[in-house]
Formats: sequence, C-alpha cells, structure tokens
Amino acid sequence: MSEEKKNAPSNFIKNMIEEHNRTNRFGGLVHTRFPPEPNGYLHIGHAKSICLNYGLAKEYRGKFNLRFDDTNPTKEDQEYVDSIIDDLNWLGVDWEDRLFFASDYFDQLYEYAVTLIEKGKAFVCDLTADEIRRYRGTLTESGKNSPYRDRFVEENLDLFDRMKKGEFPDGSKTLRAKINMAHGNINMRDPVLYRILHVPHHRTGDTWCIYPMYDMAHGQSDSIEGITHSICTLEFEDHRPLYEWLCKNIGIYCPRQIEFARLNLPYVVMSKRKLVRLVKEGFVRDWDDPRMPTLKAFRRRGYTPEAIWDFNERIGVAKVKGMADWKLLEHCLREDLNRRATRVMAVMRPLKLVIENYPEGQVEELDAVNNPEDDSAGTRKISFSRVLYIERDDFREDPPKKFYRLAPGRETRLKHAYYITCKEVIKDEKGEIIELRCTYDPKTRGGWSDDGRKVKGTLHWVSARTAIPAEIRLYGHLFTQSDSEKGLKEEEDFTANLNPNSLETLHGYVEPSLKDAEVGDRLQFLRQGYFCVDPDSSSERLVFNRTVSLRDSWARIMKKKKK
RNA sequence: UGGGGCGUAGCCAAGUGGUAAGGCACCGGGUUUUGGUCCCGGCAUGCGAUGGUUCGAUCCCAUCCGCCCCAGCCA
Repeated sequence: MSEEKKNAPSNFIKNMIEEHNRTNRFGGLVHTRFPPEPNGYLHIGHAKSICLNYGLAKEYRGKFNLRFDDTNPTKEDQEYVDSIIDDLNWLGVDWEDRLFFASDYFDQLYEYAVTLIEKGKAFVCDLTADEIRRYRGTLTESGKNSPYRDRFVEENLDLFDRMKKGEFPDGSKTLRAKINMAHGNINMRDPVLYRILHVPHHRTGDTWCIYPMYDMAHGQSDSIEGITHSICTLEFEDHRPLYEWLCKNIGIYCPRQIEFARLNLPYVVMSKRKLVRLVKEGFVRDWDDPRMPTLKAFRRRGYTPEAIWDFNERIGVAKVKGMADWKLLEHCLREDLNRRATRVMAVMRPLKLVIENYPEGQVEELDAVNNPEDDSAGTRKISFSRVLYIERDDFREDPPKKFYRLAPGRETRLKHAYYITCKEVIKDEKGEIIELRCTYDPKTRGGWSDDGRKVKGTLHWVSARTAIPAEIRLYGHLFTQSDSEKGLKEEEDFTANLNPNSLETLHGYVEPSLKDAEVGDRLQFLRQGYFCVDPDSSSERLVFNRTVSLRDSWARIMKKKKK
C-alpha cells in the first residue's frame, strides 16, 4: 500500500532541523515537547503549538513529550491537568509513556541551583520585590548590583538551604543568578531563580516552600528530558540568552530554543484573563460554550480534530505576527465534514405547506441518499405526506431575479420527493404568510420528470406528521470587532465589543431518522450547514449546534445586490 | 535614548543572486435532484522605502521608515 504523503510546506523550523541534521548537532534526533502550565483550559492557539511540536516529532520520526510546567502552585490545579490531557487525547496526540511534570524535577533543579551557587554564579538576595525592581534599572538605564551580590559561597549555600527548610517568610529572600546588571537584555540582570512560597503544590504537597522560576525550570526540564528543539512563542526570544547561560553554567546539555509567532484569530479573545471574565461574568455559558475559542468549545460545537490539524498545517509557521482567517479554518472544517457527515433534512424556520391534491391521510416512504460523497453510507427512507414544512427563506411572494425557489405559480422540486407548484398564499390578519397551498405532480416521484421539464430549485422539507421538534443554535462571532480592544470609548472595556447576536436560538423540525441521534453526532442539514447534537439534548428535547454553515452563493448574490 | 524581533497579494505563506510556489478569500465558467461538493480559468512587472554592488537583486551591502516584545519573587 502506498500512502500519498502530503507535501507539508517548509518553514524556518524545519530548515533549522535539517541544518542540525546535516551538521549532526543532535545526532539526527528530533525530540519535542508541549509544555502547558496547568492553570487554564487549552484554546485554539495552544493547538498550533501542539500540532507544531507533535507534527515535527512525527515527521522526523522523533519523540514527543507532554510536560506540565507546574512551577507556580499559586495558580495551578489538578483540574487543569486533567482537562489538558483530555483535550490532547481528543486531538489525537500520543506522548506514549512520556508524561512529565516540571515538579518531578524539583530535587534535580535544587541541585542545579546549588551547583550555580558553588560556581559563584548565583547568590541569595535579601532585597524585597520592590527593591529588586528599583535596582533593575529601566529599559534605557542599566541597573545596579544588589548589596548581597558578593556574599561568600558558603553563606549562600547555608541561606539557600535554610530557604528550603522554611526558615524565612515568603518574599524575604530569593536566589538570583549573578550575570550582569548592566546588560541590555533585562532578563540577564541577575534574574530571580527561586522564590519562597509557603504554598502547597498540587503534586508535591508541602514538600517544598521554594519554587523555581520559569527560567530555572523550563530549559533545565528540557535538558533533563533530552529535548532537542524547545519550541516556544516569540515573547521568549529575550529569554534564550538566559536559557543558554543557565545550561552552560550549570554544565548540562543545552537544547535549541526556537521561537515562532503564536496564532491569532480575529473576533475572539485568547488571553486567559479575558476568557475567565467571559465565563465568570456570564457572557458565555461556560468554558465549552461553542462561541469560545477553547478546544472544549470547538469540540462541543462539532469541529473535528482533523480539521484543526489541517488548519494548522495550512497556516504555516513563521515569526511574523499575524491574524489567521476564520474562513480558512471553516474551509478545513467543511472539507472534512463534507466527506463524513450524513445528510438529513431539517427545517430551521418552518413554513407550513399543504399539497391540496395529495390524498389526506396518505403516507409514502421515499428513498434518500445519506451521503453523496460516500456510497457506503447507503440510503434511508423518508416519509412524505400532505402537510409539510419548508424553510421560510425558500418562498418569496415577490421573487427577485435569480431566485430559483418557490414563488406563486412557480414549480420547484422537493428533494427526493416531487415537483410542486405553488397555488395560493395564505396570510394572517397581520399580513404574515402562514401557509402555502400547492399541488404536486404524481408523475415526478423521486424528484424526476421524464417529459424533459426542468425546475431550477430544489428544496428541503419535513413531513409535519412525523417531524421532530428541535432546538437549533446558531453561532456568530463572539465580538463585533476583529480586535476586542478596537474602537473602545474612554470608560469601556473589551466586553463592550461583545456581539449581542452571537447566539441565535431557533425552534424547527428535523426528520424522524434523528430520533435516536446521540450527543456529538455530526450531520449535514441539507442546503444549510453542518450541525451536531449538543449535550443539552435529552430524550425529551433535541438540541443542535450549527458547527458551520454551508457556503451560500445565493447569500453572496444578495449581498452583492445590496451594495 | 537600551536589548531582541518582524515587514512578499485582502489573509496566511514558500522562495533567497537568474527573473515571484501553494492555500484561503475573491472573480468568471462548467457539472449538479444540496444556490453544497467537484472541475476549469483568472488573481503581485511585484517582495516596507531609498540608494549601492552586479550582466542580473525579493535575495548581498548601506541608510531610512513602520510594527511588535522586554523593566513579575507569572509562564
């Protein structure tokens, strides 16, 4: 069996890896990792990092680790560990037996710190947080040395040991690297390596009251695990010199840190702070509200992991900060769903339609194809009768040009059923159309006419006597502005840009074959879009989320006309 | 005014001394019992700007312009 391999486009990281392989820098190995901090839920931006790291390991037949960067017990929690693992499994990521935690290395990290002290490369500093800030200098002025910088090694060793033993209160002392307070890169101005935190850790409990900072943990964990390419986002570029300085001065293997631009999507927010507010202040239902950019939300909305992978492969990887386009994500989704989703008929905004010449009480079973893209999906029976519902949008009393659907006196096709002709429009006292009276042509059963007569439009429908009522949720962008901070007035914050119409709830009808649909089932509602069964569904009530609409060229024609 | 990055089409993004890949979007056409899918075609005399080197520059050099990140005992 030959497997057609997609031409994954090149990017600067692959070029770098290939250069490393050419020069044998890492012995031809590629070993990556995804290093989340367990302090929140994964979102679509994390997916880019995951796909990148895991994808590279796969492509170069290397290894991939999952490592939680859990060095700040004040923010982290087991709940997030579980949630992150769940999302990674959903994405199909396999770290085999390599699930690690930075906290697994606390003993080793402590020894590394001792090594630095012994080499005269680190010292215990008694400055307060405020003092440290003042001593650090500014972007343009160099800092000045801490008065504790020249403590003897023995004293530093003793103090650090006592920090570990819990002799000092939070914030009273830190361990700092001894580098250069005049360095242009502020990260090199004697950065804090360890701080005192009398806080229990979700994994190590009360074992520790000193915890390493990011810089003292991340690169060292990479080193311990034999990571070759430590891929992170752009804002860590300034940390690379420190990453390398620490490896070198501790005297351990040094991976290569590579920085790439994180993913940004318009009309949504990705920052943890903002996401929390949306949930806490009730702007969305929860972390998995289908309007959220969290992976949980994408999952609930009906997105497939395959689509997310495809999207990430297509947006590429670079150092240019940019905005990805929802249109591309949606394209990837439709492409995947088109292949796999069963077609069914559902009416979102029902309009009653009575076929006057169809015998009262008669019911017919008609054949319907389940998926024209997949013959193996087979066919099903759908029942036809005298009273139906069609989509309100599929009828126009005064049809504009190029409107192919139903209109007074016009003949059109009911999908899989018959040609019908609209004879009469019935309105209520307010002038609202409440019912259509039509006739059908019995000779067009199945939707064909053998006299060569053609109709332009084909409508979806459900039979009133068998249709199941359903709640249908349509989603729009969370924000009205591509950037949630755009155009805010003086006193407003980003929530002022929330889209008040991001959720529209409809009550329609679906065909009876959906009676036993299960949560998560993905379907195409013919001519409308892809939908999935929401967990809010019960045996009493079916709830569908619109995952994404179908491309709608009629809507585009109308839009153009308006302009 | 310190340090680190980035500027190729509406959005992403390859290429890097030999005359601008690809995808999305968009436009036009064909097929179609989904105005879906699919198929065909179009879409940068141009690579932030200006000089220079060269037979030849998006690529090398110089200068300039624009944007982003960094002053947590967060990651």
